[in-house]
Amino acid sequence: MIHKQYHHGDLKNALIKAGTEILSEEGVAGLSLRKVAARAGVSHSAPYAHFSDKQALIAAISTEGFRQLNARLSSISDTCQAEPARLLLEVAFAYVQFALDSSAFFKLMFSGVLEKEKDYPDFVAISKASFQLLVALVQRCQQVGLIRPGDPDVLAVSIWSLVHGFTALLLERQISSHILDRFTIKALLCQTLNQVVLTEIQLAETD
Amino acid sequence: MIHKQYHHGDLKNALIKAGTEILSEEGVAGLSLRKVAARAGVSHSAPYAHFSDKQALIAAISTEGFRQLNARLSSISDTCQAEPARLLLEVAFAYVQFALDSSAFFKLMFSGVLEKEKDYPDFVAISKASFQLLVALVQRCQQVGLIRPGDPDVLAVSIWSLVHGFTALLLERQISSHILDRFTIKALLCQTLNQVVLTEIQLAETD
DNA sequence: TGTACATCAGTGAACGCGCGTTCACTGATGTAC
DNA sequence: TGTACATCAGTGAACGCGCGTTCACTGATGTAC
Repeated sequence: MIHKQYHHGDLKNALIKAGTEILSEEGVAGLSLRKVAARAGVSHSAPYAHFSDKQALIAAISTEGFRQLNARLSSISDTCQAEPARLLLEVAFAYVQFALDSSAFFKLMFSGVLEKEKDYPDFVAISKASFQLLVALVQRCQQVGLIRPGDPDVLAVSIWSLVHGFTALLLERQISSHILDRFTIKALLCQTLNQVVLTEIQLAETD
Repeated sequence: MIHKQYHHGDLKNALIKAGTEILSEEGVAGLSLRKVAARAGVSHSAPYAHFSDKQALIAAISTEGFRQLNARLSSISDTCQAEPARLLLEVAFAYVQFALDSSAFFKLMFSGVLEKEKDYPDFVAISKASFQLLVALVQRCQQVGLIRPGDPDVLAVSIWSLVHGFTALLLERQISSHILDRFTIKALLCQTLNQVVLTEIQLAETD
């Protein structure tokens, strides 16, 4: 497959990959169909064989973003054998880290660029899966008395709000440097999580 | 001032006003210098007499957004004589309401559309003022034992994160309708705030 | 195995569009004398 | 009060740009016989 072929073979995935690269290099504003096609080494009208329009490609890229986020979060859920308190902190921190090092992805996923989400079932499914991952974590925390009893869905919304808001404010540089100078991001996140938790989460020495 | 004049008189403010109107009707994506100029009844190059470029106009519109947000929040702080618990809920709810009924404003202010915020001192000042408003509220809550002791700046970050995250998720329709069907937004917000508070906030019957 | 043909996944020219910005200009205003 | 003139805040033509999308096309592939 070294020489150029007329038929690409897996252009659809190649376009998604090219799109995520452009996204991370130039941000949402730089993401155009024509650039994506060029990056995939294909004419600017080729994408229309695989995506009905630009929104459809954006939906696919957003979906890929959720896939990556979910992968990070569940790899921590799986490998981290620690007690739920630690797990909660680590999962939340992974969320923040994802937003920081894939910020264009994060903005694409959570800034309403995708207009009719309902039209893209893969997107809906994977973003629901993210939430379910959190609900499971909340339940585990409730079992050990870390989080107060109550509807896990509602509690998951609260915790997600907390972590998502912290992340969004951080990303938009709304948290004043006066505060960021005094604490590491992980320490701030830990203090923030301690607001909602029944027994205090301690930072590890390595944090 | 009925007939058209060559010199507008207050074009700068007229442009900001036209900009906020276009923003609310067509969203961030529809906000172009040319449309703003047309709406203000002026040629498309006239804005350059008042703003060095598009970013400068966006900065002015964002600043106006913060002005409106601050006005709403502080009018509640001022008129609401209730106890701090109630005040906290009402201020948070006003934040959510602002985001819902001025969603384009909210997105403009908090979605990184403005690129070099540091270049716009008015913008920096007013967004700091927003935060100070919240810090003062936190201190008042601490005085009556509603919020645990600790650095008010850090606690304000936590609470802002919580409310901002809830708002952002709501705005981006990330909170599943299954949950929204069962609770009003205010009830959900109240439950969320109760996570961070030492004595439970009650919804009023009228809520 | 060889051939005819339908199907699929590409190409590249063309469309019309709106955009930000610049520039030479001009009409209105205010000030100095 | 009248006039000359500098300054200011507009105008409108023009620039080049990249965009999403369409369309007639063509090269490659696979299948039926």
